[in-house]
Amino acid sequence: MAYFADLILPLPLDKRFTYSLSDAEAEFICEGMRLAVQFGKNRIYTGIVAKIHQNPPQVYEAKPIHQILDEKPLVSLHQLKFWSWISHYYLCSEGEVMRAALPGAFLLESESIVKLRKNFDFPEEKLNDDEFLVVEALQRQSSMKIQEIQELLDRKSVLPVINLLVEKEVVELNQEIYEQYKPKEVRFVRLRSEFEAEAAMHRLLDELSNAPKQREILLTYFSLTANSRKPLKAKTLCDKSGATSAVLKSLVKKGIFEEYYEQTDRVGFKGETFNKEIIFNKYQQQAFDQIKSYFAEEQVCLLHGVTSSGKTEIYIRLIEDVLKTGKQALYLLPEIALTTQLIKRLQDYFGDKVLVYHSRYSLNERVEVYKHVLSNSEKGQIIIGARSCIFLPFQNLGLIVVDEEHETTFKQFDPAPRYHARDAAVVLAAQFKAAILLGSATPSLESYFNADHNKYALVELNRRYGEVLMPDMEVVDIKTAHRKKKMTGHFSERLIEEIKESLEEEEQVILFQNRRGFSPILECNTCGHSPQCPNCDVSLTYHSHNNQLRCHYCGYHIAMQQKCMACGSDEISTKGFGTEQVETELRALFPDARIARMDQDTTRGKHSYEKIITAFENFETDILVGTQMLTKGLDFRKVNLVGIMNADNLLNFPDFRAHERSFQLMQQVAGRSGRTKKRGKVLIQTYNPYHRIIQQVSTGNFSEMYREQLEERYQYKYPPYFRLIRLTVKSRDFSKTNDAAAWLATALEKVFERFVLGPEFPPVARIRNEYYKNILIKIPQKQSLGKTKAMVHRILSSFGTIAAFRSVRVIINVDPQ
DNA sequence: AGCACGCCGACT
DNA sequence: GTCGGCGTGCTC
Repeated sequence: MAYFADLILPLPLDKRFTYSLSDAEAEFICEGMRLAVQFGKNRIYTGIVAKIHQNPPQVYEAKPIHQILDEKPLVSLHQLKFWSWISHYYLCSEGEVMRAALPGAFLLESESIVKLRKNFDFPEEKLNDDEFLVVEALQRQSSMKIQEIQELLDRKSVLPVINLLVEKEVVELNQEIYEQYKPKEVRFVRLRSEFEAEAAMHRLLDELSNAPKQREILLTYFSLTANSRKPLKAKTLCDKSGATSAVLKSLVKKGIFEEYYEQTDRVGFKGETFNKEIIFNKYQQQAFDQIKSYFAEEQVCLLHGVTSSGKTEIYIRLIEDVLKTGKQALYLLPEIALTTQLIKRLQDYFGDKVLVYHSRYSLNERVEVYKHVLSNSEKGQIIIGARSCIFLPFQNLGLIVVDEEHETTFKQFDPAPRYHARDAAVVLAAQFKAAILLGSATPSLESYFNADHNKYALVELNRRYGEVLMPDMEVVDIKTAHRKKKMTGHFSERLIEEIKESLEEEEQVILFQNRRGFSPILECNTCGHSPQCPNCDVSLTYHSHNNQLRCHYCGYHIAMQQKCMACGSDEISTKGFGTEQVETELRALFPDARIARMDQDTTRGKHSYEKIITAFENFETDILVGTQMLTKGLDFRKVNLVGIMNADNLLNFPDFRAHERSFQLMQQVAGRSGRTKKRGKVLIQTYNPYHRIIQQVSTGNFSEMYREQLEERYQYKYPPYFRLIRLTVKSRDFSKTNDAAAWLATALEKVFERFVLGPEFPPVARIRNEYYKNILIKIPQKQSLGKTKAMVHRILSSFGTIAAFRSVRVIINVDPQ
């Protein structure tokens, strides 16, 4: 009987594809292995074996596979089950989950390679211009990729040209699959064994008497290997002897030394551990004990602990305990909180059992982390990283910690799968029967609601470590200040006073300016025109560092204009203010202070982020101006003043979570202040000093905020009372977008009635010349989620059959943030 | 997604 | 007249 394998391919297609296996292949292949298969006319993809069976497909002939890529499964059955859950819950294909779940280097894809045929005999004069160009180029470089030919001909469709050349037997096309992962090798050297004897050594030294550099290397080699038998790296030998690698090479050539290579790890920690014992205060101990007892009852646990209350110590002890049982631990953090400070702290404690995994890691590093986790090696016992960590191939996961649980960056926005790592982690934990702890100083309404309704267990920790007081919060009314002309730029008198005082006391200051919606734009004072992006419905924003006007959505940029593009007036000015303006004004106010700025512009380089932080930690900076990036995971000892430049742009954001988020953000920023004995100070500048949220932030009244926001969510039918699915319709044609959205909304209303909202244009309705329109479906708690999704699916598939809407894409976002 | 096939407008 | 544009359909 013949065998078949159903494969998941990394494509947005809603089904698996069946390939035939020979008996020998079927014998060897297991579920979870990677196979390279031909898919379509001449493309090769990497697929994951989801199922092996003996049912031949009825309506087509299954193709044979191309190659087996693994000796052992790369994806566990646990993962396949988890992928399936993600694809069902978040309404996307398994292929899309696969793409998100595996490090890119595992997904080998073919690339068509064009080569000149040997001894082709086609008269060159019969080639047309394009063909001639290609042939000429191939005579120089022997093989070309499709993309290179596109560049050469400066055209998109080059395949017709190539196909003609293939027909004329001038060139041939090959599919090459690349192994993208390359193990890192280190070069070692050793003396050839025949020179090991003492006599041989002396003879050798004599021989080299007129090659001083080589002799020096040899002597260094002896001294380095004299009292240790450890292998010697070529690099070490060169460095210590002061010779260049060319000198060493010539010794190798002479047959005195020999080189050999060994594979090493890119990942992992190589320093020393301190394993300082963690000493809990009584509140931490209490919280820890409570968490343990809830874990014993297999409950999801929410830890609500104020900033600086010592949550990290609790996490560390929990991880330590789970390691003792021989299980793996996962520590999830939002990307921005993955700071060197925190990673170092864990590595100091756990040493090389900690592996870090996130998007800034290179392709090779990610492969190594993946393999360590898969083989359950010593090194992969603790994984710390951002949301994509939930896809690692855990063998026996014992604990998940989701820190900064309220952060919305746990939700992937684009591309699919649009999953929420916190929610998915809860499912993952259940699958492994692992314990899971969600931690935050400002829990999300959803999680707190779950705790309130006994779905999660709640543990509270409301004392700061070392009896440090919560900072003193002060609200500054800048509306009145403006009227009384008591503002200097964006700085109120109070803020200036406080900064001055802090500087005098040699303390540090953090100023927070939210970036969102507040980037400076250019505006003509005569006609009011401001330069727009030609591809998106937004104004271009001004960037002073390169004197450019830029679009945040598509990257379009032009040089800064001196005259208005509409009326030619030269009276133009920048409106709105960002961190850059704050910095400029600050320099004018405090010319002697050392000021640094941290935002997307200044942290573009790979290590620039760390540099700014380190400089601040080492007190080389007095005032740090920044955006959201400042709020997470940073622990500065000498900061006593935090200024929030403008609270209103947070509050006025058109989003049902805007108030909750403003509260969380301000609370988190405030938490940066006064982490030592002296009580910190937080100044909030606002036009609405009596806004409920401002009041609740300034009094630290979480429970009141929670109650009031919950009331609003109930009134307006939002989470946690209602679940949401957002459909985004997108196309290059404005009226098609409108028609398609209207059709969809009507179809949905027939089923869900008043629980369908829209269609509505989003705030930016055109991006990269594509038009967008949103429809929101609200799902009451008692309505079945499965049935709702099945219905949405059905409506979408009948939508797909309408010819007029073929060019329209629909993006599905379950639980949008 | 990516690629082939097929039908229409702007150039020689 | 063709070349290249994009809409349509299919991939085991």
